[in-house]
Amino acid sequence: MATSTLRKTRSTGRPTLEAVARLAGVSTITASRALRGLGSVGPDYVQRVKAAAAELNYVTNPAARALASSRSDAVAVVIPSLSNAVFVDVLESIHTALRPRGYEILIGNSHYSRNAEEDLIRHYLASPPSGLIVTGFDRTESARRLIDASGVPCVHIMELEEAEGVHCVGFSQARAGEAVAEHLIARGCRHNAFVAAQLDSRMMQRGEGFRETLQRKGLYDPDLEVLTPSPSSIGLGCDLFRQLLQRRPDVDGIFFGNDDLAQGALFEARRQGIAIPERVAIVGFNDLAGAADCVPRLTTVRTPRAEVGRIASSLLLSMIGNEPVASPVVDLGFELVVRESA
Amino acid sequence: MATSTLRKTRSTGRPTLEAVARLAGVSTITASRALRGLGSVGPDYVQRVKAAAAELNYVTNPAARALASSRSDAVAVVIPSLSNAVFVDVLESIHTALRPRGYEILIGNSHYSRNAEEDLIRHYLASPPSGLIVTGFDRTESARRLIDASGVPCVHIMELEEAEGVHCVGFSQARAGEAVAEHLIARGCRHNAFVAAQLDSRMMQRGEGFRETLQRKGLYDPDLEVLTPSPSSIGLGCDLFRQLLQRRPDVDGIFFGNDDLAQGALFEARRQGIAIPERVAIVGFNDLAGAADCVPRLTTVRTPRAEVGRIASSLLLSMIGNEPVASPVVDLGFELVVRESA
DNA sequence: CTGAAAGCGCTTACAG
DNA sequence: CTGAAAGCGCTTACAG
Repeated sequence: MATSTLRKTRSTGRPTLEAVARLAGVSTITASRALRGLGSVGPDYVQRVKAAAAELNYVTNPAARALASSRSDAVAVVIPSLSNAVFVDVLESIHTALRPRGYEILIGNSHYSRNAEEDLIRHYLASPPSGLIVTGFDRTESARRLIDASGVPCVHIMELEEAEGVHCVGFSQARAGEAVAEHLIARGCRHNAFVAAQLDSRMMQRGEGFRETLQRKGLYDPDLEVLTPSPSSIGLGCDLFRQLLQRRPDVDGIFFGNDDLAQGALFEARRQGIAIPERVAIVGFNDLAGAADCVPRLTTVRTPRAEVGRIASSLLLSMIGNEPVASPVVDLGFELVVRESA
Repeated sequence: MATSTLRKTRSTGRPTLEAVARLAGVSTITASRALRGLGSVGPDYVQRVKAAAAELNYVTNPAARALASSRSDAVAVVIPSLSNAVFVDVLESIHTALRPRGYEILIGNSHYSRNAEEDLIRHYLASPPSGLIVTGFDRTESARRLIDASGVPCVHIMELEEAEGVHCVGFSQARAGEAVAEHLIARGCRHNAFVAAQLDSRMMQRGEGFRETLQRKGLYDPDLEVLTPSPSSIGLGCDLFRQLLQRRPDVDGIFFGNDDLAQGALFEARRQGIAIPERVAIVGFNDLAGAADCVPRLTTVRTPRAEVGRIASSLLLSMIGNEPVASPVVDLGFELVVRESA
């Protein structure tokens, strides 16, 4: 009665599809199809297989599935930062849209580095995910080629670009910058500064829109552009604001490329007794948490993070499913939220 | 001369280990070992194999490797939130510690849900990662069992707990709460409130430490505990502060379980002309970005997020490598940072 | 609708 | 130090 364990097994001990099939009295292929809900299986069989799987506590081995089918149910999302709440918001809504559909979300953080992003993309593409979501268009040529060559459906987020075969959902960063300039000018500000950190491509596009509008109105002063590659932060906003006002006491309007910079400026202004918006009007960007509650309440540009994630996900789903896509570029717009600071 | 493609292939087209081995003139096993740096391969072979791999642009198929070896080079990290900068900081330092060692970091966000966490853990354990990092100890019994049964090395972060076979790195949330109470009392505050949101177990532990210290000094007033399960935010801090002061104008010290709550209170105080810390002393928790720059600068408890990530990673590495572990529980402490608000 | 065979691309366990 | 065989646990492509 001794069970003879003849062959040394490398098995993990967890139940396999074969065990499920045996218990259900069907072939493994049928079990596989039943579990995947392929339809071409008799309903009674589906019942039996599912019951067997439940009883054995069966879980598909993703590695085996990936190897056999050369596809995975993962969607890789590459963003430049997790410290920037903007991308956390986008991630959350992608998660909400894709998890219920059975996709696993792989989060890749490039830390605003083109090389790191290329490595991440190469890594993800090593076992091709079902889909790919990447941030913007500023990447290495190799990364671009990797994506193209992979054939993996890919949608670009946060920026817009019209190009053959490119799918994107976001809004025009440049036009947002223009809107801020127009608001400041309409308020009567004559000496408008642009203060930016990180200097990623989206930040620069906002700056361009801002600058071009000022130029058109004959109000552009290059000396009023304060750019630093340091990561954006509240503390940095304090410093930059102090330095700018010291150097150019005549400045009466400032567009901060990020809300945290603007909030720092608000704190520093308070500390120095500088009246906002009376002496200097301040506009932020993104409408992050706190913008509506600070003192004075921050005028800023609300960006559609959640919508970007949601729409990008459904666009990707269509592409994965080879369904027709209404439009390869989706402009979600933005909204200038005028509160107290400008 | 026509190449006869006899068998229909399902191949992905990407180069395989076999191709590398052929080009290098060795067996696939030797190529595998050379690429993995197993040592038991002649140096000349290693050279040849690596050159061949480079030439073919070979990348290991992770699914095949995982299937054959029944292990993966992934480390799964389960955190309760990405919106809370605390966990982003921890994640970053885990990333910094583990990526260079060749591990892929899988980020699981439980959204403060025990059931969601259990699902995540079950999912990750379906293809066992090399290691697991989970937040705290408040989880379902099933989740606990899954982890135990998996045999996957696991370290718990952010909280401490002495228990057989449990590895953790963090600090005592309760003692941090005690430290805040002692500071407030030493300042002369007699009516000390505890204001908390989210109400996860760590938040409650801080509250307990705070409460017990007040009780010991005969200063505890249960009416001064404001608890809400809503997610923590600056806006919520404004509301809670306003309501509390309306209901209990005698309150002269408040411990906010999170910096964002405290910052909201600072804004609201400013708006209502309430002097901080003269009329009410305010203490936050975590020392997040902005705490040092707001007005008045926030007194708070600095928590060792980066260190937690770093030490947890190295502990996990030791466990994965079956190396002896100095201590299964690592207390990294905390620091009360006294600034202007209390 | 169901299944036997072959294969996905690697690594383990044995030999030598 | 090197390799031939077998196997990891699924799914694809053919048949029926």
